Amino acid sequence: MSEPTQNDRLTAMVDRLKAGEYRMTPQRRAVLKVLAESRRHPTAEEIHEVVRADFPMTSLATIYKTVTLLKELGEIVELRVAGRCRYDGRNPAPHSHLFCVGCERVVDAEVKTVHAVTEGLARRTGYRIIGQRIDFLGVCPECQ
Amino acid sequence: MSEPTQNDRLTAMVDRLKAGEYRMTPQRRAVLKVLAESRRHPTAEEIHEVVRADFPMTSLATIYKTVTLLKELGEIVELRVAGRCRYDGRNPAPHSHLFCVGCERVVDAEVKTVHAVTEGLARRTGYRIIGQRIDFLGVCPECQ
DNA sequence: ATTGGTGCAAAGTATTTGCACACTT
DNA sequence: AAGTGTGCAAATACTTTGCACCAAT
Repeated sequence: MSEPTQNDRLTAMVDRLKAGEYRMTPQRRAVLKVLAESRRHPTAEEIHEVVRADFPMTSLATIYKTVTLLKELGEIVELRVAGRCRYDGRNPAPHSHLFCVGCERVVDAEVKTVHAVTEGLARRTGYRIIGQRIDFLGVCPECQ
Repeated sequence: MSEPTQNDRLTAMVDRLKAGEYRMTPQRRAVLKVLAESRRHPTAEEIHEVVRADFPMTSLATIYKTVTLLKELGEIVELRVAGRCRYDGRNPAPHSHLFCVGCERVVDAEVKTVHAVTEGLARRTGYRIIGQRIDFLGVCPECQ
């Protein structure tokens, strides 16, 4: 059970914002909740729809402002898939994704060698590696 | 010397278009040339500027139409960096990139284990893997 | 002669920003 | 009370598309 639960993530993000001089509004909390819970790597639009169920007045601009903030704080990861941004708030640590060109769903991919690869690359190139984006494109079993 | 030369790439792309029912216009050839030769992973805008040196009438729309075509044919790879698309025509085989957050340049990264990682992932998940995007973010030696 | 390619301009998308007001602290 | 966050609308940035004309085959 080393993986953090959804609730841990929500709490972590809330605490992180409170630690800064950031305010906790109902809309913002709702966005955090979606990001902490969703396994779908939702787009801004998708987050908006879910949040709207509870807070119908919420604007898309607010979603964007919130994800931009969380991105800067390193609490969520942005990935671009098929021309749009998707957000991963469940696991802010670097990891890789598996994207199905059929259903367009994104799931996390376990690649144990990422760390080793990054280290080797840094050694060979002299770059200071600060992040990686390792996404695989494929067709999931159901779509085949 | 197993790596293809720029000229090989240009010829390969030209041949590929001719093999289809595609026409070879001066503008199109100029775009192919930039893609075959540039190590900069140029944006559409950057390709446009270079092509314009020889063919000042060339429109940005033509650049986009050509890269879209080449992308569909699998002759070039599109990568999104910092919100814009860049194109890699020198090496259409899957490989990874190193992006410097300082100078925004992109270079190819040699990662020998990619194939092994992909294979393992396919075996474990049941996905048919048809592509990968392995990009590293870092600070190059000069920018550090 | 055909019909695909080009340039132009307009339309689309996705995301960001300015501003007045509301709400958290 | 102070000042951040919000919603709205406009702006921005990038890419795509429609159309009439041009040119490669």
